[in-house]
Amino acid sequence: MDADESAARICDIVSRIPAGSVASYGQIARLAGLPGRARLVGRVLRTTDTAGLPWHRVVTAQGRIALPEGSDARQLQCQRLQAEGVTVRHGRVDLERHGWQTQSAAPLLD
DNA sequence: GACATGACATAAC
DNA sequence: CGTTATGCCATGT
Repeated sequence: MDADESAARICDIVSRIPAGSVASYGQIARLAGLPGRARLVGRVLRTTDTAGLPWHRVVTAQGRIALPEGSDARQLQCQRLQAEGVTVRHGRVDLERHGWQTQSAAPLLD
């Protein structure tokens, strides 16, 4: 599979994250059928046009916001998350509470 | 083509 | 809470 297809699958998974939940980069990579390629997820979110995508529901495996402190994008992410009922404190969210619980641990594909 | 970098993860200490 | 090491790979220099 090429980079475009990978990006497409990643975007597909991100678009399926339910409001009020968050998913980690590695989790998204796994669900996209790309285990171990968490960095690719980050790269896609940085390059691809994220308009229309719930990119703000993507955080690190520790539930922390991956964007640099003080950046406007980070502020926007926190704002959007809290607007969905996700509690953000000190740039972190409680994964036990808001982590995206998928039924199957295996890739989520059509 | 070698090298550094990054919206990362996991493990070990 | 922290740091270090290792795996990962597309991009930019």
